[in-house]
Amino acid sequence: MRENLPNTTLPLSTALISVDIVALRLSNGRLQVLTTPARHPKAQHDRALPAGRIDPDKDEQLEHTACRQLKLLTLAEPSWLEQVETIGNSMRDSRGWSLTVVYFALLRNEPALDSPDAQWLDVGTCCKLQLPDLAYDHQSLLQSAIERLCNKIQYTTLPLYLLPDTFTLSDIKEVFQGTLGKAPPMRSIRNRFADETVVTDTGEKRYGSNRPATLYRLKGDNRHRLFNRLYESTQ
Amino acid sequence: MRENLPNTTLPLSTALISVDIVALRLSNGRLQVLTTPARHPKAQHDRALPAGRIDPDKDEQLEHTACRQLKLLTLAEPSWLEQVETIGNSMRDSRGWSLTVVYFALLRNEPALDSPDAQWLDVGTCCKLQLPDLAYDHQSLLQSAIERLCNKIQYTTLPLYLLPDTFTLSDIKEVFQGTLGKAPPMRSIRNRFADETVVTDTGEKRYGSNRPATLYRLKGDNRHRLFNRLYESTQ
DNA sequence: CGAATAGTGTCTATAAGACAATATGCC
DNA sequence: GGCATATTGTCTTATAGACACTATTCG
Repeated sequence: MRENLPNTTLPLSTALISVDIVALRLSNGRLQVLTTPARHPKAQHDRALPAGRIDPDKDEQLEHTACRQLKLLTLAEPSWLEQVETIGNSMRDSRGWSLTVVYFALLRNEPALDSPDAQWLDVGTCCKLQLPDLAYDHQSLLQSAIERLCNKIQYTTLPLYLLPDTFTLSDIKEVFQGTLGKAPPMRSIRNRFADETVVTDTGEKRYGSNRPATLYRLKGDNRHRLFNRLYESTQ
Repeated sequence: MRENLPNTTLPLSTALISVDIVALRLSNGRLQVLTTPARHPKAQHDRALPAGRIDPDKDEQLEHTACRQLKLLTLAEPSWLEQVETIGNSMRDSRGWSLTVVYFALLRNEPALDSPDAQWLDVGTCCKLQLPDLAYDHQSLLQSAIERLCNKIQYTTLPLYLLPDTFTLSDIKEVFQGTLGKAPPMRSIRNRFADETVVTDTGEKRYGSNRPATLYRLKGDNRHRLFNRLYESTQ
């Protein structure tokens, strides 16, 4: 509550707060998560998710905290950032109540400077998860985030946020393959994504030893078009 | 992060933490939200969402905090409880960084004892929101929760959680009408919900001055069946 | 030309929605 | 029987997916 009472009238909540980030990218068709060294000596595993605390001097919003942590590890800008869940309980930290707000970020796989601390680890596909061992409860946070991704990929334009600035329709198919472990046929990809409201034709082609592929770009502002819900025509 | 370091090595985050609940029910076809008096004298409006702080002695999990707050206002058990989002920033509370975890609860509209502080206010439908004025930033939290509800109602079994223990298919249609402001035809409701994996036929009927309607019950464990995504047959 | 991948045409499957027809209780 | 609502049958529409066919580039 935010009743603006003087500090003395209400006990402050004393939980430790952190912001954890599950940053995912697709590298050579493999889904990968960004990790950082686990700094606590007693940690069971030596890699962990990027995490940090709110810095009241730097952060105005929770999202800023997430972005700031991310920026410490990679200069790549996330193409998508979304809150996944907040975990809070008295068990996960021996000091008492601890609370973490988990964000999930998608990065386009384009060259960007990573910190030496950063390490990208494969996570397998949704069909066949092969999660790396992570310190603390980070493996389960990672799993929640991947589940969210795999759900939303099926009915949103999220696949496009894992691709570079320009991409072909086949690239989209590879996103499905790399994340879900399976992909709809090209016909379906076309029906869904080759749509003026979703992408724009750049007019350019990608050449190989075959018929050139049309390069598309994600349509500016469209955040989150949904497919396959109740029909609009419903009275 | 939860590195179990001694308190002195890392600054603790000092944000105020609260848990706010958007509890919704359907009363005579109207969607309503549970409110409590806004206790702060400077609040712009005199009703607010139920909210409270983590009590380390009573709560092991964030969800417990939410349930505990709810129980202070009504003895009805929520049929559904889900975290919506966590809002954190430095603006919403004049004392500094403040953070709130927002839950949304669905209640079956059955007789239950409410506290005298409790008041149920109409919120309109998703098509035509008529949100009550609430103190603090609670109106915007309410709006987010209703948006979540209106989305999920369209592709999950959530409508069933706003209904009493037994219900007819027409009742389900009324849930759509009361929440979305529009409803699919009975044929679609039937196709979707009259399914052995979703509900069970109680064998009983509801009688009126017309053909009696079959009474169904929500099938036990099924949490959250999804409709209308990628087809299972996808290779 | 042939290999390889891009893109199209067309049919089927699934599920939503429109609408008409039928069923069954109460009065 | 007549009213009112429940339930079913059937057709249409929207979209996913299967699959075969055509197109275009490079070597």
